[in-house]
Amino acid sequence: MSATPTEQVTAPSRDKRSSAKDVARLAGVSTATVSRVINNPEQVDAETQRLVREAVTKLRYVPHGAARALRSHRSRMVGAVVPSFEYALYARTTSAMQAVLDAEGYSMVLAEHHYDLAAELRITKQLVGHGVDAFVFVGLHHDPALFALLENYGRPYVLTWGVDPMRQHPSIGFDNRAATFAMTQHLIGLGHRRFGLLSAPTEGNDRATERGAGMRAALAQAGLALADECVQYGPISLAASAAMMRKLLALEHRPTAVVGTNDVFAVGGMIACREAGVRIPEDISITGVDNTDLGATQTPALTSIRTPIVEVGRAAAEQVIARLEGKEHAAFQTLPFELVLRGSTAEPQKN
Amino acid sequence: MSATPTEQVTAPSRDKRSSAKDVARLAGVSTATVSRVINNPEQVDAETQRLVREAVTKLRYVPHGAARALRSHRSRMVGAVVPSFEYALYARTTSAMQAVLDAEGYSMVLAEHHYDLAAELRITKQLVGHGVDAFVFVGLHHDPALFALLENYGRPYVLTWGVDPMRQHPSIGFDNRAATFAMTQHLIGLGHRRFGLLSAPTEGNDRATERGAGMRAALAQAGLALADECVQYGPISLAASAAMMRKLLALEHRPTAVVGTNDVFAVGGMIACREAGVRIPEDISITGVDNTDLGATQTPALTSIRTPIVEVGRAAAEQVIARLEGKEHAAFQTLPFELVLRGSTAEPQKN
DNA sequence: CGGCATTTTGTATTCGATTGCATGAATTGT
DNA sequence: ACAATTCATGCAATCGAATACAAAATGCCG
Repeated sequence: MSATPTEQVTAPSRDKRSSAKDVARLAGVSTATVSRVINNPEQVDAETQRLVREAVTKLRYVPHGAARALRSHRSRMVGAVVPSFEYALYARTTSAMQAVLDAEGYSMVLAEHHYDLAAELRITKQLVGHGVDAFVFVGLHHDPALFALLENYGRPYVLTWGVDPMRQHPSIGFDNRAATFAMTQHLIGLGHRRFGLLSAPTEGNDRATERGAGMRAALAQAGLALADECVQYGPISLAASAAMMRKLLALEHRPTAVVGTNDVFAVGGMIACREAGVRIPEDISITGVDNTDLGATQTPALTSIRTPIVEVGRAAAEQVIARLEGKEHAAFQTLPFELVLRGSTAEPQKN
Repeated sequence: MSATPTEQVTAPSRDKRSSAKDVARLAGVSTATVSRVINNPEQVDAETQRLVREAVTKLRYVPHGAARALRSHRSRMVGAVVPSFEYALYARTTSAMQAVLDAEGYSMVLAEHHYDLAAELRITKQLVGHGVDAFVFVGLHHDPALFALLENYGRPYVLTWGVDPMRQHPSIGFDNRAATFAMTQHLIGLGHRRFGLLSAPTEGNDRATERGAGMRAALAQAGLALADECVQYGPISLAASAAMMRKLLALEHRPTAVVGTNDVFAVGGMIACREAGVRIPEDISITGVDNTDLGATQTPALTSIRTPIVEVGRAAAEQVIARLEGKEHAAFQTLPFELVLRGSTAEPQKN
């Protein structure tokens, strides 16, 4: 191939692909037999199978997915609809999902909606149209029309990163509230009395909502409260959470312990402290959730909560596969979390 | 007396979905017109369009993707086949891709192959079977059978994160070799003479190969060489790269500057230094590639190379869409990179 | 060897939307 | 006002594989 001056390309001629008919002709059988060799080999004579398989290999035959999906009403595609790829957490979960799906001969279709429930619905509709068999979503809270759509089209789905307390929707996750509850209790135990919270907007994000609630519950139990000015909401980004932390640092009565609803918020907070010369953990303790590399490699290392990142992905994939194949499977799974105590937390300094 | 045989319980209707026929009936037109309203609205009378659109909304009609793909030979799905979701870099690139694809009404199918070219081929074959229209791959080096497959089935594709010097395969990326060349020159300029390299295995990974080559070229130009014992290969993970760095630290004649082929290697190296009480940058300078948050938030912050993460994804999506739609589009694009100098590099200490 | 059960294979229909071709309606030109 | 053109729409064939049903081949038994 010679490089043309403009170096442009157009689509190559499509569809030299061979069909079941071609295979049938070469093997001297009918297309029905070809189909059976692929889908129900036990119904076909061993010698005939050999002939067909040979033809398949020789012609590099790959069954036409669309035709197959059209006729059989199944596409072997599973959709994963997540808020964002950029947060490492979801990347790792979907990675685990894909491994399971791939091993079972399914493909994964991945899409992100940037924390916009309307976009989530729109994207899911599109995927349903593409014939995606089943879905995995993040979080418990979604547009009611989403569930209507899935019900309407008979598509199994699983919600992840939370377990539906009403037991209405199949779901796999851990107890978000209990996690921050435990973390806050730990901080109270260290002697902290004035707290701050760096959170994602709770609108349409039940993980953030629950995590905030867990913190408030622990404080209430200890007779403490979370002052309004000590709560900052913002998007999941280091820059945003650093800005949020700056506001907390500017308060007259500054918190001595700040909880981030995930590691990104916590690390953003750490950045703001460094810039302001506020020492961690001497002047302020900071905690995150998810126990990501980002937090673990900070100086000091971030105290966080190990969430079942990989386990959730694997379990979600297993559940949808089981349901697609008509097998029984637990619809609700609560997986464990674990506090990971590191250098970003300590007793508050007396002064 | 009619003996009713075993009572047939109608299975929970899996597919209550409405078809073009239902829409046509409700709107009082033919299915052909329904199809035209969706695909070529300019051919249909405005009033008829309104009727059809109304029926579509009322019936919650979503066109059947498989049927559509079967007949029209286009599925409007683009496959992104990446080494791993877990490295933040690919997550961000695919995120940018999906944004463009979504805006143009395409869906993205994402799959990972864990740096295994055979798995890459297998997965791609499966996706071709599912009717995926076009592909985006990472890296220039792939199984020849992959290109044969794509050619055979007439599927446009783009390679990313490198630009094919032979101009054989459409590709979008930056000059990996030039990037580490520039970085190494910078380190030489600071006064470093003994270098270390933390790299991904070069097998099937041309990015790693090129980045190593760029470093060696810069050294050669300055009359320096990279000692064999100063080069460590391993998987992309903090634990692995920390172990690799420990080997470098154990050398009798320890390097004063260590280049990581990406930020994960560099940060892993930083971790090992911290553990060993080796000061950065006083005792050793460390650099990465990709300028991720992970590196930028370390103490000291990592010197790195800003690579066109988002731009590559966007450009790749734009190219495959253009080619699918028969438009002309530049097949080769070299995007710029930029050195980002921070606290992890300094002049070597005289002693 | 006939008869019946079982295995193997083929024939023909079907899935749902797209599209070439044909038809009838509306518009234009002269 | 009528032919020529354009526009809007419907009819019916089609994409490629799966599958119900029918038919043929085989096996087994007494």
